[in-house]
Amino acid sequence: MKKGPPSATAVRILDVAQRLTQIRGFNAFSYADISRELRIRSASIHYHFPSKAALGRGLVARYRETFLACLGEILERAPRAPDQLRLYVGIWSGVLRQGHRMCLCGMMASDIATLPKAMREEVRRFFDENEAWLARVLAAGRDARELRLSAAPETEARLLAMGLEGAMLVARSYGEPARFDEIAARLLQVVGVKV
Amino acid sequence: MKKGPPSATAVRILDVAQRLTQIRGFNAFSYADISRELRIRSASIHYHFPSKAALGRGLVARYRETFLACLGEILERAPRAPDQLRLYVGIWSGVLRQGHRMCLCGMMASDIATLPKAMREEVRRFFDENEAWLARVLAAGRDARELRLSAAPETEARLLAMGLEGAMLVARSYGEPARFDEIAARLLQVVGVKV
DNA sequence: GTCTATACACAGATAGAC
DNA sequence: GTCTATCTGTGTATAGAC
Repeated sequence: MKKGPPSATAVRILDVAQRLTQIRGFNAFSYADISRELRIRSASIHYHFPSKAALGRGLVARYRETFLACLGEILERAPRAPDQLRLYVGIWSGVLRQGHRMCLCGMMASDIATLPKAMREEVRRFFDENEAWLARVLAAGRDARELRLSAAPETEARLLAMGLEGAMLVARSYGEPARFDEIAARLLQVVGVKV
Repeated sequence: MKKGPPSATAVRILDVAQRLTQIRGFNAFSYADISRELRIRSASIHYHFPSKAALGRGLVARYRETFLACLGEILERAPRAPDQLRLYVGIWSGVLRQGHRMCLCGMMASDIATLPKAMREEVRRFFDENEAWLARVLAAGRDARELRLSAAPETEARLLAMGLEGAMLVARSYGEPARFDEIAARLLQVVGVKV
């Protein structure tokens, strides 16, 4: 059931599809859009991803893996929980500024009712992993007296994860990333990060 | 520039279109979907709403008005800020339980890049009004010593508004309204509401 | 792997009869 | 106001040549 490494073209297709999904939504772009941008025919895209559902699965799977790798890097680069959380928020702030994108899975979540079952599960898995990572960071920070939590780490993790998704969603509709930063900073305050 | 009262059919069209938007998204339903449900031809829908953009504008405008009226009712029914905030959160919790819907404007926000300009402005106006109402309630509650704020009322208002949108988005993707309730309660705690 | 050509369904929209 | 009929564009997807 494991796939080989994706070809260079498959990667370029995923890159374009990911950007379009993050900006317009998974149901709001077509093979023709990718086709135009990559100067290959839509039939060629079908060669790499036989159906749009397959493309969607590839999209979320890769996003999940990439993101999880980023979270791992954060742990290596910053030893203290407050810094780890600032870097975490910084990722999303960067996404938002990178051409008014929003979290791929946040976009997928809004289309959840129209997605094939396999994709829904991948989207939830992304949220699960995010929350688990945050909960670990929060618990460690609390134990090290670097953070001050008012609730269970799991609850605070969800507060951050969901709060940041909402902040992205709304800030992006204004085209004002600063709106995100304001609320992200406030959310960090809530778990005891100085800002 | 003012329109007359919408006909009974127009109202039924808006009702169906609103539900479909809240569940699937504005770009993920068609005149044919409404047509099937109301047992009228799609040409008849075009009579009431010449274009989908017009339907969209009608949708957001009505939603904004209805919601603002609800907020007014809350102020009449509950004099204390903590109760007002609980009722506010209760509205969203109800939406989520009412057939896995989410905030109409939250859904529109995720499709923002594909919406006509007039619709975008209406969506932002909805968020503006929400934040303004929350900020007033929060400031009044703080002055009456019913709430404890750690930041400006406007900031806390955005925290709540954006946080609740995100909580709806994510909780709905799990089909678990309880996920929303958990974070909503935590958000209320942050502004000093006992839960 | 990429192409041309094409199938088929559905989208939003309009004309004109009733 | 609602209908039938129709137009035109676009969507995903496939067959088969190169």
